[in-house]
Amino acid sequence: MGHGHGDKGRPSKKIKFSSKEDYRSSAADDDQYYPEEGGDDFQDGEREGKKMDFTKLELKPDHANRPLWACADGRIFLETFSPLYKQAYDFLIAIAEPVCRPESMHEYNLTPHSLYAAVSVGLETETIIAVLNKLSKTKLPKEMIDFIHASTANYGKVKLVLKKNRYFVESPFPEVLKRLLSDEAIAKARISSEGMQGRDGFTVSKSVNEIEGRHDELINEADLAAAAEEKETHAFEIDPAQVENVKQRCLPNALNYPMMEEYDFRNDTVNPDLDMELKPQAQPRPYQEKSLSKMFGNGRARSGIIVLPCGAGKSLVGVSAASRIKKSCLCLATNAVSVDQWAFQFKLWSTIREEHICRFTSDSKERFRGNAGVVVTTYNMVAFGGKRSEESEKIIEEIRNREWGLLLMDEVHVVPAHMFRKVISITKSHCKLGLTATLVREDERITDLNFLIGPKLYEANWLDLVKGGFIANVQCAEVWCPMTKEFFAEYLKKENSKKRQALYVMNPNKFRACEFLIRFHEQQRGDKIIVFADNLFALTEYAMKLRKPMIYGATSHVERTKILEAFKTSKEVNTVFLSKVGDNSIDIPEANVIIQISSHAGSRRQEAQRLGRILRAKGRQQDRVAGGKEEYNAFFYSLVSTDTQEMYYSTKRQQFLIDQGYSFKVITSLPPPDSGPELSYHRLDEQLQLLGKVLNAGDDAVGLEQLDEDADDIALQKARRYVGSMSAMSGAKGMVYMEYNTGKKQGGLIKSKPKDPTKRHQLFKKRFG
DNA sequence: GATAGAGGAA
DNA sequence: CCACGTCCTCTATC
Repeated sequence: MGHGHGDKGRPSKKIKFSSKEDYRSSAADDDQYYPEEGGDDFQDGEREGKKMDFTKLELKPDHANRPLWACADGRIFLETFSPLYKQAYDFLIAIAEPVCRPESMHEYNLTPHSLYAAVSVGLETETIIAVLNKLSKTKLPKEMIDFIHASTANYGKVKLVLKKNRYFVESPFPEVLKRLLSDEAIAKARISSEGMQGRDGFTVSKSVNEIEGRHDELINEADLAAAAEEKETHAFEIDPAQVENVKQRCLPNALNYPMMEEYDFRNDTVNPDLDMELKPQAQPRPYQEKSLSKMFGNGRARSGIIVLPCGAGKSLVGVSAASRIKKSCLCLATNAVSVDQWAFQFKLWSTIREEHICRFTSDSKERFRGNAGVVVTTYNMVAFGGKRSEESEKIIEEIRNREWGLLLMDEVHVVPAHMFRKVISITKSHCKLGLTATLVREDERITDLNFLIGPKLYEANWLDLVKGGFIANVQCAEVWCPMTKEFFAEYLKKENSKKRQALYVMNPNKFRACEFLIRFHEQQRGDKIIVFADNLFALTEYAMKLRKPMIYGATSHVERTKILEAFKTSKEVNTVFLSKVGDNSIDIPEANVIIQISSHAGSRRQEAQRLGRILRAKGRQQDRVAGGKEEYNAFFYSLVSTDTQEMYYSTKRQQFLIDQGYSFKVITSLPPPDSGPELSYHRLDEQLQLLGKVLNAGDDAVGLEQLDEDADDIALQKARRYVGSMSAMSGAKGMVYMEYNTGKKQGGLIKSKPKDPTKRHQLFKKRFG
């Protein structure tokens, strides 16, 4: 997955572009795909000195009608302007890994994983080769054909089966099982009880009479019924805790017997059925239908991952999958808000009865009645290692002991994390479906999903969904803000990257650009704006100065709801400031503009998730088609201080979106040169004051450590140190801010501890004094 | 290994 | 019964 990092066993011959002006999108990932002249390191594999050239490729006479270029090293290029684009795209997405999809030409990569995914969704080796050949402008390189054969030869030879809460590795070929057991890790994972050591020691299921070396406990009607169906199957049991390792060892880049995991749910008589249907008004869109067809292609449910951008309706896909399987389903989300949303989506799209769906979070411990149901909970709840309440303990026990028909994992890109991946071994499920918008991480662990869950079943192309009108058409822009002389001088003096960050984030020119954009979009276009700041110091500074509501980690639940409600309904509240709480799960369909003032280093995922916040913005029909040509209806601005570290990160962050085909427009003149005192920090002394505060705060570690202090008193004492300057020290865990935002009476903390208005921050004095 | 931030538990 | 501080665990990046 990802971009095919670390895939072994690719054909090693390299092809060199004869022309340098390929459609590379940025410098960031280049070495991987475009080895330089004389460069070596193309992945692993042995190398050949020879370089090839497209001019040597044998062009078919009617090449103009065919949309693909296929290279011996596994790369495939697709012309998007071809009349065959749609068919070719559907095919390529099934067999290869998309690397880069700009507007006119896409690059894909054949990898062992991608080919495995292809055969696992039902494509046959010969079909793959035949279709590729038909679509290709050139004769298929022999290396590619061999590679396809090698990568798909072992498909289906080994199965992982869950029976009665025990895991078995099954195969019709005992020699294959022996081959697997010659691997140390797999041998270790095997559970062989006494009496199992005869012959090969495999349990063999055949026709009813011949059961050899079979453990007594296994003999029962269900097993016999299952056995009768198969011709002859050999199997050995493995430790549930080792499933992850065993699957990993079987992958194409190791032993190359990838384990097939399919759930024959219609013939599962052991696990009780769940009464739920998709409601008739739940009409999946074409791409949702397509992703489901990849999952259910052969009447069984395959484990794997479906990648759809935010706002494209992932939850309908999840609910549809659960409704088809009709067995107990465990749905995992990243936080409690998301849990509520999923529970809501289940009730919205399916006929599931109220008593069959329950949420399990720290403050809502529901239990379903009957013997099957849907449980929605968080990764945290399932994987949590610490102490639990008695009630939680009980529920967790139930979750562990149950055999789940479907394990539905939202935001599946988080699963490779240490604790979160535990959910896979803690729970026993016949089928796993992972959903995500951004299958990227900055570490290398995204490929772990191949064995943790399964192959990528489907990935939508964002630009195609834009064209289809399913998601917003976003204009992306990188706004270059020069550092002011004074800020830059300080920046150059600092070694500490945190202090440097404080300086480039608080750059007055950036502030002015931000202020300008907010005014422009609020006043000229009547847009709804989200401003993202990862850094809490900057978040509070900006939000206070501009008098806009903000939400961050410490903002209480009630307060969040209040702010979001105001943002949705009030004409007065059109801008909201969010910390990285807003990266996931906060659903703000009204927003159509994002301004990013500080972010988490080079995180491509964060960039994409943030963009995702405005992809739902598509209600404004007047924006969609104007003058026959599509117009932008959403805007994504990334504010960057030039000549600083931020420039580097910004480029890195954009890579995912660029790979999806987005392009970033660079804007260098914001705010416009003629803007003056109507924007903040116009005068030098104001800027210097800000600088002083940033530096001062820097000495206190730039964080909001005053917020860790006990009460307002201490915060206020600190604030007094800055008397005369604009104090940053006004908040006690967001309470003061809440006071500002609600704009009425006093709430929460403030109720019990009224403040002397004269001690309040000057911004608030005006408002409340 | 450090850092900042989120968020769950009781 | 809820809302709120406190403790603690966890993630993602460098």
